[in-house]
Amino acid sequence: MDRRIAALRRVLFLKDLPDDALRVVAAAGVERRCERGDILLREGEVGPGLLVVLAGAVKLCKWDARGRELILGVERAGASVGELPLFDGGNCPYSAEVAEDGTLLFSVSGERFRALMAAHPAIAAGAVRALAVQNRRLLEMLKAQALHTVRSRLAAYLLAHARQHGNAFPLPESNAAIGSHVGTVREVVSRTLHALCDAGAIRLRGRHVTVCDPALLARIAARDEGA
Amino acid sequence: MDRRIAALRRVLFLKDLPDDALRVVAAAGVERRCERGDILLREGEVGPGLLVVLAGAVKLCKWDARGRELILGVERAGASVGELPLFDGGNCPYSAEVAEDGTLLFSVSGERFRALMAAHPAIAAGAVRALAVQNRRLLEMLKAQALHTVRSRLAAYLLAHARQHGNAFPLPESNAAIGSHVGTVREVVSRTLHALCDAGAIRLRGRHVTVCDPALLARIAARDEGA
DNA sequence: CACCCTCGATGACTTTGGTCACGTCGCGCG
DNA sequence: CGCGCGACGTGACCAAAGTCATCGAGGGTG
Repeated sequence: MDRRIAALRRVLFLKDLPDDALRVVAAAGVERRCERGDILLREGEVGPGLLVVLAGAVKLCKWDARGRELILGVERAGASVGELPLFDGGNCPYSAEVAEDGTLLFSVSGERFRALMAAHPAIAAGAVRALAVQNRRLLEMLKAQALHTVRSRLAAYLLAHARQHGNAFPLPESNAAIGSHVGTVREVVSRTLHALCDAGAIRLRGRHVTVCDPALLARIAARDEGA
Repeated sequence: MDRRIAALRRVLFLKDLPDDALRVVAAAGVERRCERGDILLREGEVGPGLLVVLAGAVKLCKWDARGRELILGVERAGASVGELPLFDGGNCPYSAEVAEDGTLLFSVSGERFRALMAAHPAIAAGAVRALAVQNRRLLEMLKAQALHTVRSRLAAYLLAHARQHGNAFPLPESNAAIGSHVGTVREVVSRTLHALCDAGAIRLRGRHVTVCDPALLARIAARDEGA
């Protein structure tokens, strides 16, 4: 129960709720343990209500007709999943798949959540901020997809990771997964990593990356031309 | 003044305001006439407050380092422009440029708008819906950019236009502008239009398009393979 | 009318990225 | 140990799309 409340307090559109209201939410839902590969949402279907990740990870993605995958994000403890239907009543705009064994979810039905939202205007205020942030993220991704090369997007991916984990780190995912993130396929990730290496922006030893020229990497990520 | 109120009533996050509040907003801002090419927002700068289009058209876009343009949307009478900064306090996520001579805008300062939002919870509720809708649009655009070909995106563009204007229409923009919409350049638009023609999905006479096989066009827009 | 300017079409070429096919390595397991 | 499986790397190839250069058709203007 405490874990639930702690997680809810990290959800952008719930964190401003008073304690007692949070406790009501925490009591209104159920927990659920899932295994890697479980499908939580399927694009186009009606939403299952509010889903909050208590532990583990959930991958949000879209698939094209031939099975190629685009990862929109990976949500971990304290994030909500697929909340859009709660706010506008539409269907799920993307699919969600459990990414780690033993992932723990907390879920509240759509009706209950809507009642709660009616009772607490703070939720709407928080939702506005949360949606605005998501909007910005999507705009950046869209720009990158439409106007940047794979090379540039991969550089941005590495930079983002370096910002969190320092300039030396092992690649956190398989090449195939990285490909889904940056919008390409596994072979091209492999090649492009080596190209960044040749360009002198990073060093590679096996799966271990060292960003040796962050400025160069940033330049590759931002614009596209020279070097 | 009446025109202002009529326009405000069409803005997704203001339409639910009571009459008197709307009248306060209408009185709180100023009008402004602009010419084609005027820049209203510049990506990364601080927002100018609430902007509502009263007449004419405004283009929302991003530019890459080499000047290539990605059009995110075109807003006409009754739409607001660049409202994201109002909701999360950040900077403009994209640029906005006046697309027609004699475009008429109504603007309210950010402070005034924020005060209004604090006084009227209906605004937040409406904003949630408006942002959710935008979110969905962006997700679709992102999917199309990442997973669809130019051919497919152009087919979708034509279909969308056909849905509004019937199966026969003149192309509404220059090839360059269409290119910015679907994420490519003028030459490729030209070629791909002719390719769709060869495939039998549309007929072309000059700039006049007739969708002669909507089902085929839809298939091209949705998946990508055969035909 | 002559001049420019914009826009569209189109051919030739290059680059980028996706696809296919294979070989390798590491690892878990029967 | 030997086998299969999954992940990586890589070369060869191909397709999609961007670039460059050129031409021609309006359309407005001095």
